Amino acid sequence: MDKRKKQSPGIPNERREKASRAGHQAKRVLTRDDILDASVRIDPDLRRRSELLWEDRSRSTRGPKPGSTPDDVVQAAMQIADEEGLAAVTMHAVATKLGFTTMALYRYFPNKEAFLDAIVDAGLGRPPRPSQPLGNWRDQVAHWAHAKRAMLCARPWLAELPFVAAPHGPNWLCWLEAVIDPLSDTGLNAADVGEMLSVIDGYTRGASDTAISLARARARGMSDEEWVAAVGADLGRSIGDPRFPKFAALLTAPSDGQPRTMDLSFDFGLQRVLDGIELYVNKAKSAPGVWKC
Amino acid sequence: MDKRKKQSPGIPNERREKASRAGHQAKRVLTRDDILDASVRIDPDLRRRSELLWEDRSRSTRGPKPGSTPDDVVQAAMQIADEEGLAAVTMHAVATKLGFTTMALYRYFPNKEAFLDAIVDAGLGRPPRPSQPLGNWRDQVAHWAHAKRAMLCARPWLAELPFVAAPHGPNWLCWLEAVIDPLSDTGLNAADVGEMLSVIDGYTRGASDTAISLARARARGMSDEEWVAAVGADLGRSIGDPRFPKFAALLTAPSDGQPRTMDLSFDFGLQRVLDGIELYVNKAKSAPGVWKC
DNA sequence: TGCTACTGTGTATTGCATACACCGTAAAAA
DNA sequence: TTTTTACGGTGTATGCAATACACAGTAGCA
Repeated sequence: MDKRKKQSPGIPNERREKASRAGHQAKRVLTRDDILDASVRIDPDLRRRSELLWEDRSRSTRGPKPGSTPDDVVQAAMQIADEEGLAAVTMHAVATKLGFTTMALYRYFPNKEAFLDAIVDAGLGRPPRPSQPLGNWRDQVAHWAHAKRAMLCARPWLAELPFVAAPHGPNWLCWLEAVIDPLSDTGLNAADVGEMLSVIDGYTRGASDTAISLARARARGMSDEEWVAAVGADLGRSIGDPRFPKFAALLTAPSDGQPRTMDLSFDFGLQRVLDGIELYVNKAKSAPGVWKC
Repeated sequence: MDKRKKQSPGIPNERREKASRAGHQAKRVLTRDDILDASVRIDPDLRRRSELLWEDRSRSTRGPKPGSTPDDVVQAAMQIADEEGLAAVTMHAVATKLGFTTMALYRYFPNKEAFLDAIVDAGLGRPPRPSQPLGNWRDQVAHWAHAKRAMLCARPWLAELPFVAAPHGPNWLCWLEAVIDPLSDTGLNAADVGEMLSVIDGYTRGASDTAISLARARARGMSDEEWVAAVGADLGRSIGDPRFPKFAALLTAPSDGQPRTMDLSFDFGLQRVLDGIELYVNKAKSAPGVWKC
């Protein structure tokens, strides 16, 4: 089903042929056509999932009108996930919420996997615009990182799915798009901006895990104290265990001043990462010819 | 079942009482007893899972000897996960591999959740000792980060489960333990070592996602080219899409020199993060009184 | 006025986790 | 030794989730 071939929008065939004719000699620039050429190799199932995320699902005119849009269905699923966790998102539960039978959902998504793809992308949402313009690239990147972390904590069920598994939907790209601008303001070249993108994104995702864990516990009705006790109980097993002398020492070390909160801790780490990036930026500026540091 | 109360090993009750008597006045130091006190609040189910990871499961002498050890069972499950993915790890599959009926497994683990806890911790394994002693803390930390990433890629099914969900087992702690030593060599105080620990661990986990995704694809029999095509197809949709001008520009920018491999890219980012940490270390050394940078 | 693509229904199948009742075993208690 | 009893493992049954398949109603289009 759904066999209407979509022509690459806005890109005439002529250019495609030209790119092919150019051959491999000077192919330094990736084009949309390269990607389309490669896409024939993709597992049809995966390609289908990707298409479902990106295609505009314009109805064909025949037959009765659908009772909902795919987006309605996804919204219903997200609401269930928010309220009762990802495990509660069964085809039956979503269908019931919409007043459908279970099988009706398969008119909207071919299987649950594709459905989840859509739920995840919707869950990512769009990065917020900063309320007032932030001056330098550093503050902007930091703002982005905090926003992404907040988003992950707001929907902790996102972390129950592997993040980088293909396919990536539009919102996933939106988040990346939003941080490129400030990163470009550093004056780095494209390749380095790409590297910094993955540094920031990597840190943000990885360093959000603890907060996500707490958020998930909250969503499951656990109190903060209970979560702290549960995590602390595991970590505390290091105390007195000969396998973990250093960790135990760290855990029991007297703290000067009050302990940093989780949010401050994230920001502290973020500042270190930004320091590292800034250092590179300055080096690159002062010695523009020298790469591969 | 399993009601034998384990006394905190090696810590006499006397000390526990003393700690209680000390009251809250000067409680800057976390003790094992604090943690034990808090642990009564934990959801019994969670506590049970944690205990199963940490307890030494000494058999009581009665009845027939078990045909396997819990470790055997976990090993069998890991082998299935390695060969056929996490989804193939069903109670039935594991039992069959061991020559048991499905229900026999429930003599080893009360439910699949607890079983998975054990599988994950076993999957993490132990951090490798560096073959030759590495000089400075920087190289040691870098070595650790690469090792952790390699571990995650070797068992990509680990990433199919939420990482930070309680409970944490011994191997999880082992990985942390291993990086504290080099971090302590920086001369930072305990609190800051803790911060740096989460910076490094956060970056390592988050920035490994792409490689994990590739590893998972490989495990599913996908060729590298196919994976690149699949990911590239999604990213390539940015080209010509007005929502992603900067990302598209990044993607299609001419690259000087050959593109960095994924491994080099991870290391490049790691060096930035280490730069940031080093900067802080130097600052802290030169101005030992000034915190909260 | 049908034709036909398309929407939603109802039923059946399959695979999985797991509750429960049961049997034999071997160390502990008598 | 004999008896007791906790424990290892079996077999059957239940409930839930995803989903295949056949069917019924609907509404543009020829």
